[in-house]
Amino acid sequence: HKPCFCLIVCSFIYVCTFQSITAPISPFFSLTGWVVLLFVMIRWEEERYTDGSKWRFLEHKGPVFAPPYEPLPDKVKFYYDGKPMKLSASAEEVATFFAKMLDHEYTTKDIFRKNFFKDWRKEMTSEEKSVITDLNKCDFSEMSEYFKAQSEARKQMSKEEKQKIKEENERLLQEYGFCIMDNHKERIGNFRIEPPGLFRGRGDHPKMGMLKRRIRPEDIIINCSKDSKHPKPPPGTKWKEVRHDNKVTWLASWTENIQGSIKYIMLNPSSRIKGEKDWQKYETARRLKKCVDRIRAQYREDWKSKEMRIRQRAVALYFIDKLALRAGNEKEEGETADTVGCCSLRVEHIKLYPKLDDQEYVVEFDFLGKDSIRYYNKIPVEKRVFKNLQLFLENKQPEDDLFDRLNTSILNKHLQELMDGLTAKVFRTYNASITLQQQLKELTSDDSIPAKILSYNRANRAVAILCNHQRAPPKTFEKSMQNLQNKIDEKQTQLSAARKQLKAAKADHKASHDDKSKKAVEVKRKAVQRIEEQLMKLQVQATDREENKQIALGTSKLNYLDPRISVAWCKKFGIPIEKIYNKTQREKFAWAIDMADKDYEF
DNA sequence: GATCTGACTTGGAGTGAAAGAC
DNA sequence: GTCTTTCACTCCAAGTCAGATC
Repeated sequence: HKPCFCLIVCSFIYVCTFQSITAPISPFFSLTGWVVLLFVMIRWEEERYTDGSKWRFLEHKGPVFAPPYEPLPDKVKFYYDGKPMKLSASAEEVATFFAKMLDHEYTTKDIFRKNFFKDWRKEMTSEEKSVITDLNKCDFSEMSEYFKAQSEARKQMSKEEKQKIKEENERLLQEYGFCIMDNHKERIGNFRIEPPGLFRGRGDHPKMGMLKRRIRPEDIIINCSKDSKHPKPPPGTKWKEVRHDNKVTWLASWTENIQGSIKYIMLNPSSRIKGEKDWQKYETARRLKKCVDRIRAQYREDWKSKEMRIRQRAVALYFIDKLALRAGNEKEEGETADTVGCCSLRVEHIKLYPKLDDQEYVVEFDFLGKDSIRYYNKIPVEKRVFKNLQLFLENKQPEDDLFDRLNTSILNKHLQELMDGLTAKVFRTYNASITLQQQLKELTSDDSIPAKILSYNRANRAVAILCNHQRAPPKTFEKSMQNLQNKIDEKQTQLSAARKQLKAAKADHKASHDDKSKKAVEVKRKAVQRIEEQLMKLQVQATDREENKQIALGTSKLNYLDPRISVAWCKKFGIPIEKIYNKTQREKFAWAIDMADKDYEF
């Protein structure tokens, strides 16, 4: 914890200085020294709050609201059944949400269109409602063209205009983007209220296309300390409530209208409160490291239990541990996309193969996980797990739960008994971090810095694969790959030319033996070396990019990998930390950068 | 013990600015 | 200086999990 550490250091310096004037003895043996240090330690303890409170003082300026709706110019028309029609302001606003998404696949989906049309009609006047009865007869194309033109115009803005916008954003950030929490000025994560628009769920979401309504000050609950300067609502408006709850970390909240869930304004990851929580998370995972062998032995034992519920629990835990599956809470049917995690797996999501190719007892997983990302994996499991799975499948329909005697609450209660603070997701953190550490040990070569970074990315990638962090291949992937290949080809041609020149220079020197030809050889040798290095760099880049086509590294880097492992690795191999973490990441992981030395072990 | 609610973390996509290539 | 590519950053949806309530 940087501020406290600074405080201790400052106090120490103070004590030393003070004592050197008043008494020629070590400050640690003096009363004054102890008093000051005690004061510092009390403060340190105070800052960590043992009573469950998260802060003592919290002051902020409240959220920034979405800009009000600006009606379309008269020349931009909406057509119904081929005829121009002037819409009321509220109907027009919702129509523009649809028009802005016209190029997106979403707007072709039946559910999206149905939901949108239903909610749009609610915003219409009764007259509009009686005319507009069929979405297929609505023509939003002029609106859509208008927005495209606007966006194009934004891109074409002069440097000065862009600068002006930038300055305005900076001003807003300075005014609303920070808060004071317990003597620290902290960056707020999301100080802007989400603007109204159409809800875009992920995967087959039953609510896609519904109208996300505009949030007003009357919807907002403000949280701050009593003795702070309370944020003022915009003129003529009121907050829903101002509360002073220091058991939570959020600054403002509102309830969204699609799922009825609460949204929050919270601090940036670089803040003390988030950093400490993050650190705690990895410490819990490190505690798991110490007892994971015992837990594994226990669940293996439980595969033989007389009780079905215990066997199910043990097999599920094995999957969570081995495959880094998520816990899998139950979800309300029809409210969200149909996705599952470990505990909510259904019979239809696995297939059992007593023998497949040359492997025995293979389980094939195929299901949609978080964000409707497909999890597909074939893995050989222990015989006992396989037999148990066969047992769990008996007399069940495809849509039945695989683990019908288990849910996340039962599982987590069990885990809590095995280790304080242990939950299903700790296994994901633990396995991700330990994998990174092992892979780094295995892969790091004695090579150049780019080669070492490739090794790091490969280790990171191993984790991303374990956690199934996939992405859609970037739209320009093939093209940029081709460009890179062209560059490599070109470099290779350059290299052979340079080698030829070197050979000629050497021959020349052999014949003449003069200084000039000797120098020429040296120049040519250096040129070859330089081109070789450039070629190597390009090849490394190509390998890295190809391997990364469908893998997203960011999520694991940000959420699962103990940053101290990366910091230690950088220190050990002399890699600048900037090569691994960008500025934002360095801010988020400041605690780890301060804390870890080259010998840190997860 | 089932269900609901609230707080918080985790997640991929999209966007726009900066960096790099030409 | 201009065009292209990369990457930082925002956005906001979708999870996890604990505690309250029934």
